[in-house]
Amino acid sequence: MSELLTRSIQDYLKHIYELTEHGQLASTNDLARALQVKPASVTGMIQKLASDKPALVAYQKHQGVTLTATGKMAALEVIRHHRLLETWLVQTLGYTWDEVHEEAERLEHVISEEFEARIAAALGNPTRDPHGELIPSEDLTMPADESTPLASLRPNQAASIQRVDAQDPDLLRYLESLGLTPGVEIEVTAYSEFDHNLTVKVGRKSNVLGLSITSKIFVENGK
Amino acid sequence: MSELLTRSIQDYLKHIYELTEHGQLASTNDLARALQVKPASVTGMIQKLASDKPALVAYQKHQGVTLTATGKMAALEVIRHHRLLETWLVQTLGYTWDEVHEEAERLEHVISEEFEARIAAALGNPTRDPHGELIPSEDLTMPADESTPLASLRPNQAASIQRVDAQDPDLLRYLESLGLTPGVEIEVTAYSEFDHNLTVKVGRKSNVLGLSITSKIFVENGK
DNA sequence: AATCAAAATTAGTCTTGCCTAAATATTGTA
DNA sequence: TACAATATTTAGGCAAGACTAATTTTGATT
Repeated sequence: MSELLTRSIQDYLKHIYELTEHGQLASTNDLARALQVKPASVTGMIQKLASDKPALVAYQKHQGVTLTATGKMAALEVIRHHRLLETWLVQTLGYTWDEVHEEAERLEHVISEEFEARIAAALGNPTRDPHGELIPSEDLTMPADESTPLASLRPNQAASIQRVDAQDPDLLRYLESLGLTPGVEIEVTAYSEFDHNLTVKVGRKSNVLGLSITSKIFVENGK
Repeated sequence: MSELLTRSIQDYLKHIYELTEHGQLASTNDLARALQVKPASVTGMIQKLASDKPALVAYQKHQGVTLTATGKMAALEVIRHHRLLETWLVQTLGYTWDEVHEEAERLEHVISEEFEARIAAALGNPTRDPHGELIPSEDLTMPADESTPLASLRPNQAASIQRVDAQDPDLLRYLESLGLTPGVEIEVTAYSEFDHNLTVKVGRKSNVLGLSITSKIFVENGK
């Protein structure tokens, strides 16, 4: 019984990982929103995962959940699958970064370890996916992320884009049209303290970006 | 409701297609064996598929089932996925023909039409998979198969192997070790009418093959 | 401390797809 | 033509994972 991670369980673990990545507890409501499911369903599943042996999540009523070590490994496995698949869809089948999420979402649950190993090798064991997200290593360790949100930069600070934390195809296409993709060098030239808009220079063009965008772009090596 | 073909339904349709490919009716028992499920479960599913609107199977109690036009399209779609996937696993990820079945079996249910189109294009729209099985065309037509079982050949008849109707990895590796793979030219040099063994020459080697093997190898262009 | 809204949980249902056991139908053979 | 063997169907259940409605807990505010 302890060895069967259903698709549904894998999805729960993946989203709990993402919601607790920085030490928080994941709330029932947040999980319900992420999983597109009603809160009551989340409570039910959470309780099952907590009472599994070995437990996959640690849970106290009304307090939220986190992953156990076992649950975290399982989550990282799914995330590794997802990010390798995205990378591979882009590199070998010509998908664009706005098209890969949904496909990877379905494939991530069904590929074998053999398949994972083969695409990882074929891609040269990449460490980031097409959005710049870090790919958990083969031993299921998540590499450290040094980046900060673009939103935290202020005028005269320069940086390079590391990753874009978004899946919405429309948003991704918009960002691409502005040249805001991983690896690109940018510089902040203005900040509006009322709406938190940033003016960001990419190459010779500048754009004013709202917080809902600047909080999803992560940069590094600012100066 | 009529648009949701679950994994389980796809498997039923695929196996019904295979069991009825040459005009037969598929029996409850045969289906149960193919699907690794109890006969009672087959009856239940069959009845549901027959009463769907539009019906996916045609069914009369105690008589067995066949596919309706709708069911046949759905089955061919799954089979096209499977065979394209097998081809692509072999050609781009270095899988061998004995390793692909299981992986394709899981992937076939989750890939998008977009994905199907991309791998078909990347492979140059192949018409046969690594076992030589015909791949349904994009418009869901199964090409005509002209081949006959190797078992039907007699001494002094030569032919070329078109396809091998087997998934068992051990058997596939064995056949490969004998050089009995699609495209290979063979010649029958002896027949034993009691056990139906055939002696088959491949290149400069000969092997005696039993009916359980010769009935799974299909050849063409005998003379 | 009392109140109240938001968040979470419980209780009870539903659907899908499988199972076993028991009943019934069909078939082949004597 | 009848009976045994085989096939099929019915009946009743179970597990997963979702839902709705009702209830409880929490915690923020007075």
